Amino acid sequence: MEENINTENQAKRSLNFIEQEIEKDLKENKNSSRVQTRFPPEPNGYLHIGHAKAFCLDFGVAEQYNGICNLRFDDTNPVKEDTEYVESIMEDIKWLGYHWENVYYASDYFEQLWDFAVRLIKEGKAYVDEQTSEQIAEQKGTPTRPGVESPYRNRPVEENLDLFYKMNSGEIEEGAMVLRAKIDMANPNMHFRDPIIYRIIKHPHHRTGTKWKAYPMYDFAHGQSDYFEGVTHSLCTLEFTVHRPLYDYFIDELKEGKDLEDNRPRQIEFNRLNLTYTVMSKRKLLALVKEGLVAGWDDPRMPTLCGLRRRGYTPESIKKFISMIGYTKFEALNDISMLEAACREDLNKISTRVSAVINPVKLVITNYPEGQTEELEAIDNPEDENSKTHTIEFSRNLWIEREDFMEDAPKKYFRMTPGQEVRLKNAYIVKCTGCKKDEQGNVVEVYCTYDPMTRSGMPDSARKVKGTLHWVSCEHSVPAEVRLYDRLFSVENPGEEKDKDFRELLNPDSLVVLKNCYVEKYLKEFKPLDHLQFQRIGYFTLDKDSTEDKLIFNRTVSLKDTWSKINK
RNA sequence: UGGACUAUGGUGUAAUGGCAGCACAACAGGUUUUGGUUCUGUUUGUCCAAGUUCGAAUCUUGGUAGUCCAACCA
Repeated sequence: MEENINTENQAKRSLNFIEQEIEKDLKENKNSSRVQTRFPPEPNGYLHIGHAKAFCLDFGVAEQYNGICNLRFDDTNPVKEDTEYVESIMEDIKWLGYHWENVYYASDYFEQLWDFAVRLIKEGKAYVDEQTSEQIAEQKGTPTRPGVESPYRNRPVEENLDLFYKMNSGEIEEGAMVLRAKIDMANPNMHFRDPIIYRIIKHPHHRTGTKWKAYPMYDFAHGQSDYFEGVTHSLCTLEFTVHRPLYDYFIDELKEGKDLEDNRPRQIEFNRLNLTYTVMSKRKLLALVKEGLVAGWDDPRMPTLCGLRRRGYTPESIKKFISMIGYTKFEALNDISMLEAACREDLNKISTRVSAVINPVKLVITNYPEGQTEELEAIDNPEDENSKTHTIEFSRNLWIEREDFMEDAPKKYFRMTPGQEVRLKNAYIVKCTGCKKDEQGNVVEVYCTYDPMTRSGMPDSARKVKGTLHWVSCEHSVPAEVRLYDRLFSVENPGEEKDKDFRELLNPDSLVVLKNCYVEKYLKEFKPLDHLQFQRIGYFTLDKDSTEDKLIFNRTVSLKDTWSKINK
């Protein structure tokens, strides 16, 4: 009995600190034991895997505690935002398999936020400041020195109201005035030193057009939006920890004691995702796209979700990775090999095994009749019990990997070398007899003889041979282009090199295009984003730019160390 | 003498006062018609110092180190 309980406990994943906090709140009947979260991206760029960490949590805990999760676009800065981003964000969330209860926009609340601001002005808790941003910054003080009060701080309420309306009517220039909350210029928390809550922006908004000229700042929009929607747990990354007192302050003001104290959203912070060799900053990713340093947001080297998708990463592998790294309050740097491992685990289960020769040399089977062709059977995926099979053509002239032949081979070399037997995958055992070289000494053809009794399935095929080679028939194969991707950045932690321009950290070899490749005909039947495993090379995905006569493959991830080991 | 937050193998994370475990990585071996997969094994850890306690990764105090905060960004 006791053992049963123990195994049950072990099988149950231990709760992360956020889930523990939520369960505590549920136990204390906070928010009537309701759980509601939100994923609040700003529509100013494409979602990357760091966002996936955030929304897997937002949608995940909502589902786990029978609550709901809304998608809310934090669109309070029209200069940077666009509907293109709104659409891509929704597409990427759906791709990961999550669904939102409602789609909201911070701009839905502009009216309510305005009224709240007006109320604060009337209560003497906000004022219009006409100083320049430099003056305001100067007065703010430093973390070690208290700030000083603005000369406009004690302006009469009527004047404040009049100017605030003018800020929104278009008659005041951008930058000429801001609305500030009157709190405490000496507070050790910088965010309490009379934070700016409204500024003038004349750039049209992607949803509200030119209706508004004064826009609320993040701190004056986010918490209130959570409160308006009935969010119970507002999960965000660690850098917002210092904002939390202000988040609570504005909600306190907004509530006016109308609600019970335990009926309010609560902000909980977790560590953001950092990946080795990867830049996650939206600003830098935007620069990569804008400056043409990558082909677009969905360039397969990008850490964006659409980039990973095009590269061949599956939603399952990304979710697996997110669950592997967990949520803590420690500023971690996650090794990209964990993401790759999660991806291999999934792709190994689902991808079709096919042959591709990416650095070809011709192999001639000298005792195989010229002009003869055989059809052989190849299993699609040995990891799948119910796997189908497909047909591959065999003939006298084959392409094999150049690396699979060596004239003077070391002892542990189990591939093709004169006098040694190897198996051709799904076909015959052959014995290498020699090679032909050009004047420079480069191998141009390799020769072997085959044993007709060793065809796969025949009795003699049970003979043990050390090496197995992949191959394609020259006559029956299809030319292809293969893109091998490496890390976009050459340093392990590009985020740490703060004094350097991130462009200098780019890896010039991050994309290698191999044009002289051959793949089996079967691959013509595949569609973009189908998952393939090239025998002994890695996992690949057919690119969206492929055409009927030009197949392009993106390497999703290498087989576990194989390719680099073989080519050492 | 600013404040807030954090510290467990190489990396990421469990253990919530009671045998420091898992994953990734690395290494060694078995199976294998992929040098893949799979299976087995090995190596490596509680930042430091005091205290409380029968017992401390966990609680207390003091150090040390790191992250964040001085945008009319979010």
